[in-house]
Amino acid sequence: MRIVTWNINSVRLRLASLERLFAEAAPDVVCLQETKTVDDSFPRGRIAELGYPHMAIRGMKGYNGVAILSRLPIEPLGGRNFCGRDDSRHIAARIDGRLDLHCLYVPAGGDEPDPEVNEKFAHKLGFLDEMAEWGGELRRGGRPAMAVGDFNVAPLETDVWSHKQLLRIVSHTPIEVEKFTRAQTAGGWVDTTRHFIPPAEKLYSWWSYRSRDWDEADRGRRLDHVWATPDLVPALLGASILRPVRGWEQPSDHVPVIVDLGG
DNA sequence: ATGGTTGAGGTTCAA
Repeated sequence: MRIVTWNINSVRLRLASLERLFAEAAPDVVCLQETKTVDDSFPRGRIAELGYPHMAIRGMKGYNGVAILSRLPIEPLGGRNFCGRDDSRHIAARIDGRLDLHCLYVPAGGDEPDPEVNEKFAHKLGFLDEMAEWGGELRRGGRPAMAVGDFNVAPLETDVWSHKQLLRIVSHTPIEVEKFTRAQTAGGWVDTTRHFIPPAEKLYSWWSYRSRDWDEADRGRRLDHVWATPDLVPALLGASILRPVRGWEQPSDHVPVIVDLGG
């Protein structure tokens, strides 16, 4: 089973890219973030025609929005309102009766890394705290699960182009990394990407639009993650990040992250 | 220190 997560930055604008992803990566399940559309305008029909008729979607006007697209049968599990906000940042589904898949979009957090003056950063830290509680609850449920999505944190020094230059940049500050790591630990989550790609290796899933040549400058960050419960680890076959997708026509600033499961 | 670009949806906000 191949599972992909991708911050698509508008599912309607990038429907052709999604179609190309289906064709070139042959995923069984695709989790999307920043779909940026209400459910009534979600391109369900086209996606079903392309072979992914099983969907769980949760969108809102203009911002955020998450979706799970599957060619395997799913059982929708609904979404949680993190931080008491109904803002379309989480949706879940049981995939083929085999695992519970959670698609998440963590708040970006604005520019100023100070929760006292920046409400968006405070929201992000609160969200990460709640992810720790939530992961602990899930863990007690005891089912095989994955948590994937745009977590908007690059935890390792090798997850950013310059650890030193990004220490005070939102997504790589010590407080975010600490809360991110706490959430991972509380849920007992395994980082499936780093399970296969050594932590010593530089690895990114996002490159800013604000660069003349993203490939040449290569000032990336690994903001997109695929976490799995330990009981799924024996089934893991591989992991990869589709860097070339950043070079597709009219690209998202994020690229798809893949995990393959056997059995 | 600052600016750089993109998307949605309207005459700006979020990333």
